[in-house]
Amino acid sequence: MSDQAQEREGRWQAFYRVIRRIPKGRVATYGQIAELAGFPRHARQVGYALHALGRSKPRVPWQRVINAQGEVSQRSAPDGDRLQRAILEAEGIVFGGNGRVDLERYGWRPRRR
DNA sequence: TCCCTGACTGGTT
DNA sequence: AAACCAGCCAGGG
Repeated sequence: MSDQAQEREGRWQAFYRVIRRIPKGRVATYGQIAELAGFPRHARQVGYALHALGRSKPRVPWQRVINAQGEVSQRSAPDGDRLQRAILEAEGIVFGGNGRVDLERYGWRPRRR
């Protein structure tokens, strides 16, 4: 495998590792994941890595990652976002009337690392 | 190899 | 509040 392919693989794995640490009943933003993984400003790549998960069995709680506005991001797949919201609500997260999650209340705030 | 399209974000206008 | 814009970078045509 080429060096750069390995590097990209490592970047995505780093994202997944961070996402696996998000506790049930909490959410994190794409930018936050990138930052914690050691790749600041790579929020878009986090979205891309998550999109790539779609074609395999995720061992990653992808549903806990939302955008910086506190909303579930839209996808190309029609009902993907609806499903995500349903799962989060089942985990105890409450959406406001504007369809947003209150990040002050439900945002993940990891201690250290 | 160039060009386009994304599960994004923070700063400027 | 809303539109724009520059960083990011993988995959497919």
